Amino acid sequence: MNPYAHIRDLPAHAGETVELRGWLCGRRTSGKLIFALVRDGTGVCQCVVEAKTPDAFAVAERAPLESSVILRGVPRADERAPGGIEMHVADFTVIQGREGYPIARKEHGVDFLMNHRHLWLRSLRQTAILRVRHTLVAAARRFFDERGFTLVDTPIFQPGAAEGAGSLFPVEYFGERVYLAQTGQLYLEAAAMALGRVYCFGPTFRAEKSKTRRHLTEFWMVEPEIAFAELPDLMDLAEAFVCQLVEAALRERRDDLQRLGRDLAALERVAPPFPRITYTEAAELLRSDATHQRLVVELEADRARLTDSMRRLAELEARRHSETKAWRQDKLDDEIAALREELRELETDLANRPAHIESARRFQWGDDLGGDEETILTRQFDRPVIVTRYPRQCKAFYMKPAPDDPRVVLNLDVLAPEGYGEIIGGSQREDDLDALCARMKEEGMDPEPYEWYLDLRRYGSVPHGGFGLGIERTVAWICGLRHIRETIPFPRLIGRATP
RNA sequence: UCCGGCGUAGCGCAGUGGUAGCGCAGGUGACUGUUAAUCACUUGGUCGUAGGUUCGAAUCCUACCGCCGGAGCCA
Repeated sequence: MNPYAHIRDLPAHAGETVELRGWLCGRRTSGKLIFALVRDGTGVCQCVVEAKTPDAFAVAERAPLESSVILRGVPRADERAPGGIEMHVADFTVIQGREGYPIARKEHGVDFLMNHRHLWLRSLRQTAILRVRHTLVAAARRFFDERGFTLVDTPIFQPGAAEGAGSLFPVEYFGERVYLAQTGQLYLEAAAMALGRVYCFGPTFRAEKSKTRRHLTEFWMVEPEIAFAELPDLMDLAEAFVCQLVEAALRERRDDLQRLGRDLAALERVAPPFPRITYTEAAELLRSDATHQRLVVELEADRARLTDSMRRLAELEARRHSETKAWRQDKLDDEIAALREELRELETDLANRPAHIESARRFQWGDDLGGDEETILTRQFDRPVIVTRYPRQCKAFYMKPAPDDPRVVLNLDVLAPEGYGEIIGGSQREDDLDALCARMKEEGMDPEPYEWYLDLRRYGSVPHGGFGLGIERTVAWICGLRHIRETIPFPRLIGRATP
C-alpha cells in the first residue's frame, strides 16, 4: 500500500486520513490557526493547523519556508481554500529546512533570479513553463513516431561547420580541434538514406555574441529528414507539426497556459492552412506603399500611447507625492513601477521603429530577412506564416536551387506570429554531386572534411530534405513569454553559464 | 564591437550638492478563516570600485567593473 497521496489526487481522498510529502511554500498565521501552503510537484494545497493539536502547531509555526515536510491529516472540500480543498492537519513533520530561503514572494530582479535559477525553478510560473516544455517535447516525438520516423541520435562533437564558422564553440579533442554541434542535419541525411524517415532531437550550440531575448548559446532542436521529400512535402509536414504542438499544449496544459496569462484565443487560431509566401513576395510586401503607410500609422498610434502613458505616470507620481496613507502609497508605488517598466519597453520599441520602417522600405531583393523584417511580416497574419525560396547567397551551401529560378533555393522558414520570429528553418537538399561540389567551391569550402557527405550523392542519391524546429522559441511563443531564458531549465546565454 | 539604461540594507526601490530612507523578507508580540492576511514594535548600510571637483558628494566629472535591453549576427 502506498500511504502517500499527491495533492492533485486529494479530491478523491476527501474525508480520509492521508499523508502528504512536499515543501512548505507559504504560511499565514492568525492567532490559533496556521494556514500552511504545501506544494509537492502536482499542486499546491492549503493545510490548516489548529492550536488544539499543539505538537503540530508548534512545528508548523517554526518551520522555515521551503522546508521539506510530511503531513498527516484529512482533506476536506472548503470554498474558502484556494483550489477548493484543504488539509486539516493532525501531524506536521519537518524533514529538513533552515531559515534564509532567498526567494520571497515579492518581485525580484532578473540577475538575482538567474543566480538562483536552481531555486527559482520551484515557483508556480517556472513549473508551469517546464510542464509546457515537457508537453511540447513529448508531442514532437509522438508526431514523428506516429508517422514512421526513426529517432537517430547525431554526434555533439563534430569536425567542422555546417553553417557559418564564426558561431562554433571549439573544443580540444585529444589534441585535435572539434566543435560542438550546431545541427545534426548532415548526419541525419546519411541516416535518411538508410532509414527513409528519420529525426534527431538534441542540444545544439551557437557561439554568436547575440544578447537579446531570442538567443541562447545552448538550445534544443528537433530535426526531421526525409528521403524522397521535396519542398511542398516539407511545407505540409511543418504545418501539421506546428499545429500538433499547439493542439497538445492547448489540450494538456490549458491550466498552465492560463496561469502564465497566455491569450488562448490567439493559439486557437493556429490551424491549417498557414499563409505561404515566397521571399520575393515578402520583399515586395515589405517595400510596398501600403505596408509603409500602415507602419507609419501604427507608429503614430504607439507614440500617442507613449505620451498618454507618460501623462498617466506624472499623474500617479503627483498622487503618490500627496498621499499620506502608507498602504495607498505602497499600492501607487506598485502601479508606478509597472507603468515605468511598460514605458521603458515602449520607448525602446519606439526608438527602434523608425529604423525598422526605413529598412523595410529600402529592403533590397537579396537582403536576408532580419528580426525587424520578420516582425513586420508576421504582424500581417494571425497564424504562423511559411516563407520559401530565399536568395541562395543568404543560405547554406547544401540547399538545392530552384530548377525554375537558380537565384533562389528550395528552402522554407516558418515564422511564428506575435513577433516571436523564426521557429523552423529547413530546405530541400542539393542531391547532385557536381552541383554540390560547385557550390562548395563557390563558398571557398575545403571539400576534404565533407567527403563522407559527398558519398551520399555518389551512392544512391535521391531528392530529400528536412527542417529544424527550435524548442525554446516554440516554448516562448506558445507560453507567450517575453524572454527565452525562462523556456529552458538552466539557460546558457552569452555571459552566463551558471548555475 | 557599437548604442542606451541601471548599480543605494538579504530582495525590490525612492532619494539631483547639506543628518541614509520606504516596502518586503528576518526578529518580537497580538489575532480561530487567512488568500501577497492585517496591526504594533524591531534588527539590518564600505550608496559597484578607484580617482577627481567641492567647505561638504549616493547626488557633479573621469576611468574601470558588473548587470539589463537593443543593433550587428543568428534559430
